[in-house]
Amino acid sequence: MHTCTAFEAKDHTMKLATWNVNSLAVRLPQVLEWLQANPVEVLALQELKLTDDKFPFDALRAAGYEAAAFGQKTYNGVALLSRTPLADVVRNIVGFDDEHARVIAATVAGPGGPIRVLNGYFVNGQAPESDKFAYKLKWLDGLQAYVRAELARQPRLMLMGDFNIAPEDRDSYDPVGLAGTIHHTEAERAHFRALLDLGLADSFRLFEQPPKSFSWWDYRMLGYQKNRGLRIDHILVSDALRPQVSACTIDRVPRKWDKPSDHAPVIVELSD
DNA sequence: ATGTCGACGAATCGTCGA
Repeated sequence: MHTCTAFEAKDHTMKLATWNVNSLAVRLPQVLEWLQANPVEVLALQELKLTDDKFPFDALRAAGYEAAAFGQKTYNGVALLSRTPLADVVRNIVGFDDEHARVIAATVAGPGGPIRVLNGYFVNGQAPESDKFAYKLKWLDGLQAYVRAELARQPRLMLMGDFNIAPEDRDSYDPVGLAGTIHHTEAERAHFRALLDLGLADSFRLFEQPPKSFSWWDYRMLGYQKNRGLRIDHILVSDALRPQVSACTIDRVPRKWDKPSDHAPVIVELSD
């Protein structure tokens, strides 16, 4: 397909990231500042809380990113930003009728071939006994079927976003006290493992990580200052991509800024 | 359980969702 030169080889690493920004209208300046310091090729955003007519396409284009948005008023909303073209953009979970804007997918160029990127804002679920929790489990069923079908179509796949699931005890600041509560239930964790069983790996756990690594901290009760957090933002990579994953980190820097999102970005690096 | 946010509607705070 192409000749290989030393110059070209330099381009063969790629970073992608996911960040729940908790209102893009509020956080756009922080997104732009973060991208300037972290010029990732692809950024998946969640909780835009705005409609597509209010999406800041121009400001992002000026920063070097094209965008595909799937927003809604007040709640939810996801987008993919990319330095290179986004192809085959699909909104929502194909085969699952959802009133919420929670999933957007696109294909991007990557090292060694195109990559299908799925960006999800998973249902929160509030509490195990609530109607919202029942919706969460149905939504996860729908997502699982969708990811299975997508993997069959494009084995080089990444699923990232705010999963609203702490997959294991070590992903919670208080696994005993919070056992069985939202983000920690066995039903949610079984769904997470079912996604892995499709042929996906939690890229963060492919590497040695500091203990008590979290991606979300409650605004209340000095959650961040006390590191009372959860690791609920994830980047899953398919078996076909896994050999190319060279790093995965959580960037806590923007969580320390004024008026931060309650979530921190998670970054994955792919190499040749 | 909640000391924080953010959006919204019809207020200048209450409510919802996270």
